[in-house]
Formats: sequence, C-alpha cells, structure tokens
Amino acid sequence: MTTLSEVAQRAGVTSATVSNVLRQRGKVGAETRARVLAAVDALGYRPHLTARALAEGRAPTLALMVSSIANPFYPEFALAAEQAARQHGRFLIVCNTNDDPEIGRAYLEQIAGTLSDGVLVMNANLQFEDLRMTQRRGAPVVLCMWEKPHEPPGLPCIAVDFHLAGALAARHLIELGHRRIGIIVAGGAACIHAERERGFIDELAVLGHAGAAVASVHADDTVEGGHQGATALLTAAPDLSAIFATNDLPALGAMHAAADLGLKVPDQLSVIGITDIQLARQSRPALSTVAVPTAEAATQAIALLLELIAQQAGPAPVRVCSPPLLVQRASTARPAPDAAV
Amino acid sequence: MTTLSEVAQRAGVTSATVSNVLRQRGKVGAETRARVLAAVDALGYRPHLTARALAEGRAPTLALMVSSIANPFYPEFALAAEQAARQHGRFLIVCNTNDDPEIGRAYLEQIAGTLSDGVLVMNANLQFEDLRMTQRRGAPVVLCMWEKPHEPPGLPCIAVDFHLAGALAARHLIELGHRRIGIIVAGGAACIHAERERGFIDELAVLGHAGAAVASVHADDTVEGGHQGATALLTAAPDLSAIFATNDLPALGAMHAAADLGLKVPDQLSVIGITDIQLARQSRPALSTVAVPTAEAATQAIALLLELIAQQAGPAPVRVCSPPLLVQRASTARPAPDAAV
DNA sequence: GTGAAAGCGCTAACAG
DNA sequence: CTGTTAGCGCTTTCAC
Repeated sequence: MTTLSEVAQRAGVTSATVSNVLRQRGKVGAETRARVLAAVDALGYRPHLTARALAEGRAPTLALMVSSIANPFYPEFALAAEQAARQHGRFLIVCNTNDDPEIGRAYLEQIAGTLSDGVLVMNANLQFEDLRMTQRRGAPVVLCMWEKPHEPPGLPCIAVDFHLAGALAARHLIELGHRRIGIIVAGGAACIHAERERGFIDELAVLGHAGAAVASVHADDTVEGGHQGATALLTAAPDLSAIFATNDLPALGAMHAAADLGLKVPDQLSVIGITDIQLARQSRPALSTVAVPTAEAATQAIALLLELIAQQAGPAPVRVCSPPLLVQRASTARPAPDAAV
Repeated sequence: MTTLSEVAQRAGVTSATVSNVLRQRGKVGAETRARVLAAVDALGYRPHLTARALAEGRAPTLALMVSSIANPFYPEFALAAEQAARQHGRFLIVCNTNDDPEIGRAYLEQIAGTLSDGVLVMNANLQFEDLRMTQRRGAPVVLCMWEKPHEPPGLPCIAVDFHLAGALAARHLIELGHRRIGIIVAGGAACIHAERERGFIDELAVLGHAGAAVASVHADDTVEGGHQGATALLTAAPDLSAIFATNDLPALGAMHAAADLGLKVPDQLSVIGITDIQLARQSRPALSTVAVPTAEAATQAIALLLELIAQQAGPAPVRVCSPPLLVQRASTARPAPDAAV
C-alpha cells in the first residue's frame, strides 16, 4: 500500500501537493504536476478510500436496505441503483433484512453515518421510528417505492402511483368485457398492497361496474401464494372469468393454478398482475401486467439521496415517478361467451 | 455524531479507556466500566466504523463482484453470502461488472484494500491478471464457483464439480432410455460451460452410449437463448427425445420452444438443466435439473476469504463443495415408444 | 487499572 | 504555487 507521502517523497514535494494534483484542487505548477504524476504512476499509488472518507467526513458508500435479495423484484432495481451509484462515485452496501425489523435496525445502527452516508430503503419492513432516528443522526434516508403519492410518509421518498396501477388493470379487464373478477391481494398481514387493491376497486366503481369484484383473497406475495389464492378463488367461485393479482408473482401462481384446474389461460380465465418483472415476459402464456417504473425509481432514489446528503433538498421531499403502464400480453383476452353468467 | 472522547469526558475518563471498555480489551475496573457504559448509553454513542477501520488498518467490508445482479442465479448466492458476511461482522459491497472487464478492473482498483478487505468473484468475467494484481496489493481474492475442481486456477477458489453435474444429467437421461439427445451449451463464446458439456459427453461414453449425443448448439445463457437453441435443435433433428441444457435458464427456454412446436414435455420431449434455480421449481412442468450447492459455495467462499484476510490459509487453496445432486421433477420421463427411431 | 501520546492515510485551512 | 499544521475518530503501545 503506497501512501501519499511516499509519492510525495519520490516527487520531492509534500503530500499536500500530491493531494492537490490528484484532486485538481488549488493551483499546481505544470512541471511539479508532471513530476507528481510520474511518481504516482511509478509507485502505482491508489487513494485509500477509508482514509479519505475519514478526512472528508463523508463515506463513499450508500446502504441499500432490502427485505430479500431473492425478491424477483430486486434485480432490476438493484442493477439500476448500483449503476446510478457508480456513476456518482458511490458504492452500494447491500443489507438484507429478511423482513426482520431487528436486523434492519442493527444494520442502521451500525453503518448509517459511520460507514454509509445515506440509506436507501426498498420494501425492507423497517420501523419508521428507526428511520427517523437514523435521519436525526445525520444520515439521510430515502424510501424507494412509496405506494401512495397522495399520502406522503413524512420521509423523503420516491413514489409510484400504485393506485393508478390497480386502476389500469381494472380498466383493462372491464374493457375486455370481464364482469366476474377475483382479486388476490398479496403481501400478507402488513398488506402493503392495499393501495393497488383500492385503485382496482375504485376504478371498477368509476366505470360503473362496482359489482364486478366478485371475490377477494389475501395471499403470500409468491408464486405459491398466488397458486393457493387462485385455487381458493376458483373453488369458491368457479364462474370467474378473470383474476387480478396485486403483484406479478402471485399472478404467475394463479396461471399455474388455472392450468392445474384444467382452465385455459386466457381462453377460460384471464390473469393480470402488477409490476412487470422479467418473469412476466418469460411465462407461458406471457403475463399481461401493469408495468411499474422500477429502474427509474432506483435512479431517482439515488439522485434524491445524494441531494439530501449534499443538503440540497427540503426536509421530506416526495418525488413521483412516471405513471405505470398497461402491458398487454397473452394472459388476458375477452371472456368466452359461454363463460358469462 | 457523538465521539469516543465525548463519552470519555462525560464518564470522567480518557478515550483510551472507553475504547477498552467497548472492545473488552485490557482490564478496566468494574466501577469505571459501569460509568463508561452509562455514558455510552446516555449519549447514544455508536462507533464510527470508518475511523475504526483506518485505525485498525482493516476494512469491515468485502466486495462481491458479479457479472449481473439480474442473473437468476444470483439471489440464492447473494443471500447466503450476505448472511455469512453479517455473521462475521462484515458488510458486503456489491459490484456489478455487467460482464465488462473494464468496470471490473475499475472496481478492483478503487476499493480492493482501500475500502474492502477482500474480494469475492462470482462469474464476473474478470481478467485473472487483474485479480492477481489485486492479490499482490494485499487484498485476498476468492473465486466463488470454479467449475473444474481438478484444474485449479492458481487463485483461491471454491470449486463445484460441474463435470459430475453434466455426468448426472447424462446418466439420468440414459437410464430413462433416451438415445437421441440434443445439447444446448450456454455461455456464448467464453464458453464457461464447457466442463458441464464434457461431463455429459464423457458419461455418455462411460455408459456405452457415446452416440446418443446427436446434436449440439451454443446459445446465450438465457431463456431466449435456450428457446432459440432448442428450436434450432428440433428443427434440424425432429426425432430428438431429450434435450440437455448446461444451465436452467436455457432449459426453461427449451421447454417453451417445445410447447411452441407443439411438443409435450415430458411425453414427447424430456428436458433437463443444471443448477436448480428457484424458477426450476416454479415452471410448468417443473424442471428436472442437477442441483448445485449454491448457498454452500457462498458460505464457504466467505469463510475462505476471511481466513485469507487473517492469513490463515495457504497461497492458493481450493475447497470443493458437496457434489451436485440430480433433482428429478416433471420435465423428464421415458421417451414415448413411437418416438424412438 | 488508567492516561498520555502517537499514528492510520488523507484533506483542508492557512502561511509563506 | 507549495509547504506547514491540524485534525477526522479511533486503536494501541507504553508509562504511571
């Protein structure tokens, strides 16, 4: 590990000058600069990021808190976040909370402000109180995918209009002619997807088909959960012509359930989800869904976090991403005439 | 940000003593300790990890280099790696190389030894020379899933016997009675999967059915790649009764291709992959595959890296994971009698 | 047992 | 333009 002063010594200057050359600060004589650069090169000097961080009073890393890396939603988000961070010269520390608030708190306690300059929170099931505490300690926090643009959480956040996402799904099914629709609300007790369900229901009412929501079940936010949910739904109400799931994974599970029950998708049953994860494109039939701007949210979240770190943003700014978009694929179609009651 | 000396002041001692109390080093009087702990508590003191790292001459973070977070292989691995790291009090910086050796090198240059104590390399398409350089600079490197246990790479690594993985796939298909098998070799030009193909071919020979490998194509390591590969295979040799893909993603693509060609899996075509990613369980029909100990590799890789950092390991140790295991699901079956030539 | 002091590698005033 | 001087917050000898 060659240090600044070793370089300085070789170049016959002092470490401050080397520092100035490297960071283009202060004026340095052209000739001196050349000597310094030569020395840097000869010695293979690389700045010690930890030492620099300590001296500057700021860390080069950002913490990304996520409930599980294994969430199929994660890849696109993390990819975009990492790229954005890199472009700003920052590194990303991934903190998996496993949906356990304790682990989340422990992470925050340890690294927020001491190893990471700021914290990105992505569905990590953290206590708001812990986040506020983190903020108070001087480490900015950004919530990455706030579901309710019209009800800001009192913390900086990147919001996506999931109410609209639900509405778009509803409109699509209604326009296709579906009048007997089952709903799978994913996310368990915490029920993070309430906004999506509400958007769906509200739109049904707006379109004059409030009665089209025939049945509704809660389910785990997984393929298996969707499978179980759909099975329950179709058993209780065999005449459903469509199922709306608040997330893609359970929607995929619903398609499997339909297959297991001998129902053809989309001929006998239409299925639609929300998010547009990679898998949605790869399923057979390909899943119709409402695409949500995941990568954009990641990029914006990084940008906002950096502004907060630089203290260039208000106390609890809310930024809204582009609206969700319907993506019609092969899992939705007009209901079969004989399926109608 | 309360500092050590603030705590010290409040406790009426010096920062050295506080440090001793916190790290259980040196002897501290019971009464003093109590006072110190009380002050720590009252002030909400948290150690500044960056400062500590600088003073200790070691960083609390490990770098995980990966070609793409979006690789469906990644979740299980990263989850296990992050947990293992956390259990050892380390944090994980995720470095996405996008398969670009330049990005990889830039990452290594910047953080290895200056922000991270060691580097985990997972399919990141890095130049060995860059990795050796990193080592020489004092930051240990571990390759996470070396495919050839019998040909160590000259760098510390966690190896998985992918030759055996290929062999198990071959044995399974042969035992089922398949004699006309198509092979999809994933991974493109770099051809990281050569060992798997060789294992498959070798085992065919061992079993006396060298001729069963009727055709072989190269394809991208994606669902789409597998789809294209399988389509090509089945077009050129419509009488194939089984397809072996060197990875699960292309195997899944092969199943889709079969469906598109009107072939029933497994009745008219058996498909088998390698790895056992989550998706393999969730596809319809569920994919038969050869499971590889991904999580174990992650855990071992972290352990080895920490040993290397602590200088408790030889120069280029190779650790071999548990052997791969056949997982028979619904995508493989005996060939239809009338399909045989 | 506890304190004083040096230093990790770098940056940031301020002098000259 | 370049050098001097202080730290950043913590750990770690080494005296007392």
